Amino acid sequence: MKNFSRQREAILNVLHSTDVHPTAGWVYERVRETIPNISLGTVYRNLAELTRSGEILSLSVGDGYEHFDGNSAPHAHLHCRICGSIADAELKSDSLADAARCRGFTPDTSVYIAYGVCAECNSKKEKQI
Amino acid sequence: MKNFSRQREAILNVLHSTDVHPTAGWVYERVRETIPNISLGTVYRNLAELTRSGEILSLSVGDGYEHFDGNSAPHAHLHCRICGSIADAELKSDSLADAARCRGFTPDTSVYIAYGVCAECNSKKEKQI
DNA sequence: AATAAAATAGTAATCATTACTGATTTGGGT
DNA sequence: ACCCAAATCAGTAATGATTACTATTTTATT
Repeated sequence: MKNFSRQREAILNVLHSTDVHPTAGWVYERVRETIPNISLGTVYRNLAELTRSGEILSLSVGDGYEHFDGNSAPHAHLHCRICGSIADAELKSDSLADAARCRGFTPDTSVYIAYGVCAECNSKKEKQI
Repeated sequence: MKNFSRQREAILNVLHSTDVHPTAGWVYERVRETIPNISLGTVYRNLAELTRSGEILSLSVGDGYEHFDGNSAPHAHLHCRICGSIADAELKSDSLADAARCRGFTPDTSVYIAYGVCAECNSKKEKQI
């Protein structure tokens, strides 16, 4: 711990203290309450860094913004096409269908993306060692 | 059927004849082989329309491009962080973990997004009727 | 053939995100 | 404490995928 700059710490705090899956701009505005002269570029850079390290999650729901989630544990996201909200839902029993129907949400489509390394790139990496 | 313009038909054909989950630009280049003077805006507009109607799927993996999928049936997408490929995987038994480990793919993160209408917006719609 | 509605080509504008630069901070070694 | 190198930062400029716009063309209906 404490490899974190004051700025990165504040950004992470904002993410951990909300469940709205904010955009970079939203995080920027919130962090400015604490660090008024923080740069938007700093917010973007740290969000990217935290995503790369797996500390946070980044998700695109198709509204033109990247959204971030301080909870990097596997769970489902319910995106409303009308109000644009993104709600969390548990992935009980690893079942997609169950998760989507959670809490009165009416799903019409769903997208599941796993991030990692494909078989081909895995074998290439082994050869390099 | 045949509410489709020649352009939209060609765009849909391109999507149905590949499994690379192309970007709008890639689709544009392919359709130009058939309709050389098609406009990039037409490609974007039709992709958006087809996505809205559920005919195709739109997914963002975080590489700065929107990707499209002619197969709108629920299935998993395996995105390689190294080569950027997006492979399809079946969702056997509705299990996320199984799908991600498919075919030598090594997952590190996953994102599941269900699109639809949330409980609150559902009740508002009912009141309008 | 006439008309209205929908879709298109081509181009201009948008704006979230990224890149860049010079200043500031941090941490380790002496 | 001091020095130095590596990271990180604030501020601003640039990028480029996507969207908006307009005049024209196509399509569907009568």
